[in-house]
Amino acid sequence: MFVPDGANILHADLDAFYASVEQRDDPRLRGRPVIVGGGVVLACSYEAKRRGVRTAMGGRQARALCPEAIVVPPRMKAYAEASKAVFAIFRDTTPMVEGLSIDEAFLDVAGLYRLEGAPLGIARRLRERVRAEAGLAITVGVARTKFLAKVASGVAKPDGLLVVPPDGELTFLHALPVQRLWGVGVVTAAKLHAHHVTTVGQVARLGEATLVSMLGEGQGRHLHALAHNRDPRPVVTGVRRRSIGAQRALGRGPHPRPFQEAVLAELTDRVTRRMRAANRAGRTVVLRLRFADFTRVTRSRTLPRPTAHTQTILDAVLALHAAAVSEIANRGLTLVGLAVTNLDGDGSAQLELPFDVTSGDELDTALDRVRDRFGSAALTRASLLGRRQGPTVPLLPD
DNA sequence: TCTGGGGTCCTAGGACCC
DNA sequence: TCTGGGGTCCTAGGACCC
Repeated sequence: MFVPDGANILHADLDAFYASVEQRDDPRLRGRPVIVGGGVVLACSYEAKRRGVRTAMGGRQARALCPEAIVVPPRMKAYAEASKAVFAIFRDTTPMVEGLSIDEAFLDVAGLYRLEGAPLGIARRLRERVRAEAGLAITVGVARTKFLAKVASGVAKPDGLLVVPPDGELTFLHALPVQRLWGVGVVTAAKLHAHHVTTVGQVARLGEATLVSMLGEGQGRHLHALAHNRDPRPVVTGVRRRSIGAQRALGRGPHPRPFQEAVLAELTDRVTRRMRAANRAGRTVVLRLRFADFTRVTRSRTLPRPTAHTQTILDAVLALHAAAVSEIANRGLTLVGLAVTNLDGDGSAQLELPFDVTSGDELDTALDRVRDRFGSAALTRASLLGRRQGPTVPLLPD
């Protein structure tokens, strides 16, 4: 039996990923608070979380909260390998896998009823396999939409499984605090709190116009949709990276200019190697700087054509740096970084939407549907192509 | 208390074009 | 002399995520 509008989307999220890999590989760490990373907490085990340690917390504060914690340096290679093994299990479960980061992914299992049964059973077996074959705990949320599946896994952590049935969506969602909404961080939460809005249910009762006036067009519409559990985005495979970058924290200065340039050269070398390994080239070079007061600044430059050539990109980086030197001088540089964006090769395939456009009104309707299905980022390109090409709206997938 | 290293997406203004 | 509307691309900044 196929249930087109059932809870068919899984969000699978490895628990305390880096720390779990460390505990898996070193039995002495099991059952004990583990912190990965020294200067700042990259990840911590649930034993450490119970003591108040959090990701991105300063190392000193973390050790004060949890003096008996074992601090280990990160082993990025081990995490990448563990991630590969887990993603192989995902893809063995269904071809419809959309990776979100090194430790989480969406899986669309709508097409598997005949062979594998209902999503609940699939999710249970997935959790068992990841534990048995990769030695890691994973939490799975199951729902009708991506957004709700992700919320469900967040609520079910750690080592949990939660299915939100289609007839229980709003009951589940509206009781949650606003911070659970995707895209609500500290700034947006503070704005909402200032209007005495603390739960998703209260957001849902506000109305779109009110939300737009509080948060702006984009955020307002986005939150209004999520609070009513409207998220029509499909699980998409083959999403390509849009930028490749590297950065390094320098600590408090002084950092002489030749040292800054040497660091930038090393970062450029790292980035361009990765670009060539991935067979990508990019056109826009972004220089990123951070200062002692934690303010940030970016400077960018777009080249005439895409490249992954180290010297070409380094020349651009150093030119941007040279132009910013006087600005840098008195602010206390604490971080330099670069990113290459505008990567080529995106969206070479086109996707026909199942409707025709023959008038301006129909085009507007079509664009709304594009926005609903693929997000507003797709809109610029869809708009252009729709106007140029007439009867249908071909869409470049992200 | 002090804040890493990777990313994504959105907004807004200006130059430029038709 | 004064002047519109619609569009692209680029740059910079900001919020957010893991």
